Amino acid sequence: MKTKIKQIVLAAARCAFEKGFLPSDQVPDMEIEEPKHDSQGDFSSNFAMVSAGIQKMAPKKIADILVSSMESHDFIEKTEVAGPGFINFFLTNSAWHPVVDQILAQDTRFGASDMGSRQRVQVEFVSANPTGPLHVGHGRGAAVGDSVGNILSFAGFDVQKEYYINDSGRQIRTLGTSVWLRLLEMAGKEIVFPEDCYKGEYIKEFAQNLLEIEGKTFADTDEETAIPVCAKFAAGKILEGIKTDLSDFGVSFDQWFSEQSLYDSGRVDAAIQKFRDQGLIYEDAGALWFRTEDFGDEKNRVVVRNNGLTTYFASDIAYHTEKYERGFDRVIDVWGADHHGYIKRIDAAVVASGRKSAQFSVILVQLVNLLRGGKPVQMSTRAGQFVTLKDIVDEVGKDAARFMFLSRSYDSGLDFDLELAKQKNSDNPVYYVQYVHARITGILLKAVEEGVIDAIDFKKGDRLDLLAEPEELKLIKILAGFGEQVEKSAETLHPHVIFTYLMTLAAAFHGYYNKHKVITEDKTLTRARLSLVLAVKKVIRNGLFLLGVSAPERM
RNA sequence: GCGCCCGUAGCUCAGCUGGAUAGAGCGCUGGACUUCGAAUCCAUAGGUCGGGGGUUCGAAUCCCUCCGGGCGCGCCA
Repeated sequence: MKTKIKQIVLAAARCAFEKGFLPSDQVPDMEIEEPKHDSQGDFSSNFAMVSAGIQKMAPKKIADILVSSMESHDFIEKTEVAGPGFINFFLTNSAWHPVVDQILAQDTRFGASDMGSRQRVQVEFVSANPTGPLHVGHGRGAAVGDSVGNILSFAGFDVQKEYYINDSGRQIRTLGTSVWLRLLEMAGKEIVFPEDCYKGEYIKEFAQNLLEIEGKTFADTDEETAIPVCAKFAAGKILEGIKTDLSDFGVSFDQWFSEQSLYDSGRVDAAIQKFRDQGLIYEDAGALWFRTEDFGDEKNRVVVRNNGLTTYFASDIAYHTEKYERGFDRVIDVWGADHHGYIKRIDAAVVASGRKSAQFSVILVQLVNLLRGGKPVQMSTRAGQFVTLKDIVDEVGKDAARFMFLSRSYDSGLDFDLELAKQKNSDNPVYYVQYVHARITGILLKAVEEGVIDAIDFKKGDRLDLLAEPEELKLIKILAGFGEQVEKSAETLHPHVIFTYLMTLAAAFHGYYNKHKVITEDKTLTRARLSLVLAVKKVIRNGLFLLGVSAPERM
């Protein structure tokens, strides 16, 4: 619809120029936008204002000329010049009605777009170390990453969701040590439990399990043999738990990628060697450094320490160059905000490997502030006391948790109140939106019962021309805008755009519902309205799907 | 000190690739269920868009600066 309006404006401008009313045929960047107020029409163009400089005329005058040069169209009720020089378009009701048919016909694909033109995009998210269960922060990252993936996919990108398993390095070793010490403790030996070891109860469980599996003599194994065994066992168990928790949270991955595999396949060494040959990695004070400064970082970064051990950065370089070799046009990493200092160095590695900076983006998710009834929940990772993602899903449910995580822009910190997320009332936005879906299902069921329609789902509207109430037109206009919101959400990588849209649509529906009865004595009108509410139901479902939230038929 | 994010109604936040009269939820006050699901709706009140400069026909939106809050600045991960 917007493109149609744009063409009309452009045609009018050309026509006015040819007739000599406008001195220039230059066309600046102009926009067709939707005004905030109904009195300003359905669409407006700022052509006159942005052309004022080129045409050397007052915006209002240009607007008047354009309006008088415009051909009439049957779907345009009237055009007006208003404010500083806006041209406002008022559409006829019948211009909007076909939207309902489109929704019913396109069904689960309504709102989908081909803006991505099947470009291959990888979204990597969560990627928590398998050293403990996922916590609230991971939950937000998981919700964001999964949803961004869904949205990009819906917008026509070829998306792969990936989890990077940090199953190598010192943390894993520490995990092994932690389990080993607990195991020795259980075997009755004197131990000193170091400050930097993992203190959670789950560590003791693993020690217990291992003792049962390996037998009591395992406690006599020498440390160098035992710790890797403990580490592998614990990491495997934890990863299993992470997979389960994510699955219960409605998050699935296309691939689980092991950091260790990069070492095993020699990719880390190969990457270091390659950049060394290019002079991008050099030696200093016994360590190997990557010239990230050349790419805008504050200082160069170590990839191999003087003790011969690689840093995290080394495998990250190998990993990120490998991603593009797999054929992705674009790579998106979802990180916690506390990692923002790493963006430049990874970006440096990406650019150094011959990719464009635009092919790499990082979504930084700000921290979650967990509350219960308005009061902060005390958490301490060190002491092993924290609320896990599983705790949250168990307590408030998957849908409420995901909706809450996606309700705000990830650029802002998020207050997550467990009490609020649990409430089944209007304080809790998830039910507000889901209620629309359930309510409409109820209406459709009743209509079937009364024999007005054959089934609660159908592909074609009936007598849409009867939809003439202002609330009905408003609903249709909101429905028509879904695709645009999907594209905006995909462009900005911001899922909360969909959240906001759903809240707007839900509010419009509830308002309509309370003012007008769908099922009335007038069967024809009833069928028209049923077509409309079914369209609303489908769009609500499509939107919720993008956020990974279910659309219940009953609540 | 440097970097990233944030500052909009009493509270939590949308709006930020510049547009007309800055929105929503909660909370406050008062209303609406013999009628399709009241997990809903309607009405009223509430604002120097942190302060100050600048760019522009036009700034919550862009630039500079200051203030306030969160996070990060290792040959840790």
